[in-house]
Amino acid sequence: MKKLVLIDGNSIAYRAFFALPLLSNEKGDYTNAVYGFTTMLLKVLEEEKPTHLLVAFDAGKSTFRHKTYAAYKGTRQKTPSELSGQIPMIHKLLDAFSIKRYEAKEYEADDIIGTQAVEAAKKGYEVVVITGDKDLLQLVDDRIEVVLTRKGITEVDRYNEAKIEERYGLTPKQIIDLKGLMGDTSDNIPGVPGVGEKTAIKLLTQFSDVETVLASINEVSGKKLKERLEENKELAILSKQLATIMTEVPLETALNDLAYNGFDYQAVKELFKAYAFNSLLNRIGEDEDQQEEALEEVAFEIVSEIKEDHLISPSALVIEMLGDNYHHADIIGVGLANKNGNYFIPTKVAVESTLFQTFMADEKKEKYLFDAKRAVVALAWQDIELNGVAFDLQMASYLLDPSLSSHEMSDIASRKGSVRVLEDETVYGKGAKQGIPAEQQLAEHLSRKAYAMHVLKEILANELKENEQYSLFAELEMPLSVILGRMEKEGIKVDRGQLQTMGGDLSTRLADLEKEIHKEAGETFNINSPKQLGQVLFETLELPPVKKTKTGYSTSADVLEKLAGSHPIIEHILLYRQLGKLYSTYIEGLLKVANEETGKVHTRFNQALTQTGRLSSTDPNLQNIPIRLEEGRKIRKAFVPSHDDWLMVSADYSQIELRVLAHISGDERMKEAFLKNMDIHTKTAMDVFHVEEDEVTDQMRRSAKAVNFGIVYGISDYGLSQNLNITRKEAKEFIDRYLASYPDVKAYMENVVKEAKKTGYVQTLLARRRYLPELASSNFNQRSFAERTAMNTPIQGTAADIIKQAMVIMSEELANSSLKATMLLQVHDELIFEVAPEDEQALKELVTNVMENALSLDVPLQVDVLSGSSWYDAK
DNA sequence: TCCTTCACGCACGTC
DNA sequence: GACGTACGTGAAGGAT
Repeated sequence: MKKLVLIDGNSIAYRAFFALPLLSNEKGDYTNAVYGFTTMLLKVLEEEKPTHLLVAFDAGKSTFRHKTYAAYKGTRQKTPSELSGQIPMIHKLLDAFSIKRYEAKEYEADDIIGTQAVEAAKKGYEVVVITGDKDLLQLVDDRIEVVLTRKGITEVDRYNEAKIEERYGLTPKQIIDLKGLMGDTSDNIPGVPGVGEKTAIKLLTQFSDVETVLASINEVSGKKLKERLEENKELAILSKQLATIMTEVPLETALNDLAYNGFDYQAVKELFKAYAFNSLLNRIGEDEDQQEEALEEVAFEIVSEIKEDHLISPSALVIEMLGDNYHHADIIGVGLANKNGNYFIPTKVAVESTLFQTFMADEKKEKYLFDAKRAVVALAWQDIELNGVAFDLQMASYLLDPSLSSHEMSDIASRKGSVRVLEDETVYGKGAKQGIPAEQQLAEHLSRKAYAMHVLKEILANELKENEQYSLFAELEMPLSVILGRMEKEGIKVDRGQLQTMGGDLSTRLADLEKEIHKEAGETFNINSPKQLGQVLFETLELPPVKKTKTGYSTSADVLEKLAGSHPIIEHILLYRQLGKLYSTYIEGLLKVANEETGKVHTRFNQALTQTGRLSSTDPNLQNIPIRLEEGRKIRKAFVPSHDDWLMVSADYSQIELRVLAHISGDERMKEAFLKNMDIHTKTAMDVFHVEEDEVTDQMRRSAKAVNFGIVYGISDYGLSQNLNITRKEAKEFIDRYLASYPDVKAYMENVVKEAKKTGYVQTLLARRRYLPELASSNFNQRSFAERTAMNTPIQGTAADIIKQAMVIMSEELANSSLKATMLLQVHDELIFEVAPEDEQALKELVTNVMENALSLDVPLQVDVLSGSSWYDAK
């Protein structure tokens, strides 16, 4: 017998929250509702032994009931933030248990439960509904039971038809009529004033339902009651309507999807540890036997010759390689899964097959991959084109929740409860011991990954749609990944000779400085060792320590700057550090990774890493090439066009984050600055210090700039005080003055935090999300950090959205033009190109146009474009 | 026992 | 605030 258990998520969480004291884990997150919910869940799993399981949540916001009656739930108190922060944690918990959860816009959890219950009952399931809400009693019939929490969460009452009859003297359907007459204060359903439970039951026993009662008012006993019914006919009908659970919600999940097949032991254990539910660890049993349990069988075939039948659309593909630098890594095998079967194709068989190559290049043959860019670039190095990537699992996982530390297949598989997949580390080992396993094992692993991809693709695609993130995924990030892949493969030329010359110069200067410093210290020591340097400065030379780190004295630049003047050695150390950084990170670092033959460096952009939606760049990191100090800026002279006579072009957004802030906050004064194209820092100084433009001093502008900087990066009053070298109190006052000058910015900041506490996440203009469970933390630092993040992420993230959008459009425009120009790099608010001299002007016009119009805001976007014979000269 | 590898903290480059 | 890299350091791991 199939048995479906439906849990009213919000209701149970709410009960648990109020039934238990405010527990929290060591991080300071409140966990009492999560804990209570978990104990209830474990109890349900043990006692009910469901074959199918669903937890329904309210989607928040407004439902179809609000359309009928605006005041619906109007008296309900706002969910306490200590509870709302726990809802995402409960979501995570359910994911770890591989239990389906669902929420639908416009509908309440009740309606989702009602719909599923009725459908399942019709199909012969035994159905149990678990809730704290008596409303749901109306669903009871011979196949549906409702379990109501009575006190706390462990004491419950189980209602079938007989029990309802016994308790109310009514049939389950009459529960709706009961509500219609007596109303419900907690949902602000009015009912008939003056009619309570007793009267309502009496009326219903006599007349069966609201309609009959109203049609037979004459027969009702009691003059006052008659009057009340007469006056409130419409209210009674409306109340009944509101109390009726909708059983025809258009659900996107089929009953089959709700099958519960047990949970992933590791995932649950990890989560229990994170939530500090040590006492519950025992309740989920010993891990040994379960963990050792064999993976479910996935049949596969090792392909020795590729045939047409292997290559159908859609197919899931795994292009496996060891080591993370896909510019150099060898492909060790190919996994393939589609309707016809699961396959392992040895690399040689794949890359040498024309059939395979044609299939890979065919735009119309849909492919699902995990980290598509990795495959695209690796194959490009083998001169194999990969087109038609229809789904990137890693990208989907990242967009759904960027905070998950790992977007590895095995983790996604265990989180989403599909076919289990081994961790790559388990199969290949790591570090020095990493290697390729026996073919059979490799074949099994890759086929399994490919097979799992189909299942996971469906799940994640649905989640993206539920979150309204599908277009972000399909129209922005997916196309961008291909573009980034091309940029990485193309690479950027560095002039190795120039680097070597600069390096030679630096190393002599470093050697001289080293001698000088040793002389001043009176001993030789390793200047690069903070430990040794600390001893020399604060013990041998007895300079006053300014700051400590966990391990000893701090010798950071801002500490040394405070000591400057007290000893000549300080200045030399600062210079040594500066030059040393240039030499080892940039000169040697770049020379190490530049291709011997072409002189090009090929970075890798990580598109699925940052919490804000920015890219990051590694191996080498080309997003932190020096510019601030002239000495370092010279490094940019080594970045040159890859063709003779071509030019480097740099196009950067001016103040994009502050423009985004002006747009989303709608602050008129701030918008004015951009509409009138004023210097934003001067304008800020004018507004904050209440002075005219010509009265703004350098110091005022500097302070204003620091605050703007702080707003953009979400720093704290502490951070600002460090930047401006003022006290924390002064910094706080300064921020307050700033916010007073820009009231709508202040309102936005408050609002975004409030909203995030409610929903558990913040989002950007293009629906990129970031969950912030720490908003409910009792730990001040944690909570403050989350609050600043809530304010800052939509700003920085939207800026990231905009430049990504610009890149996608730019790439199309370039492809459709005959311009001899290549997009090479993205540095957060800047795009770097190389261009043939005859197309320089055209490119500049095009890129300005594309970037400024990538997304339309209430303030103009401004782009500065510059060109020159090297990146340095594009200034 | 020695040598290599690894994880971690510190410092500093960019936006 | 977010990133990535280089370096030094002490501990763990592996070979001898």
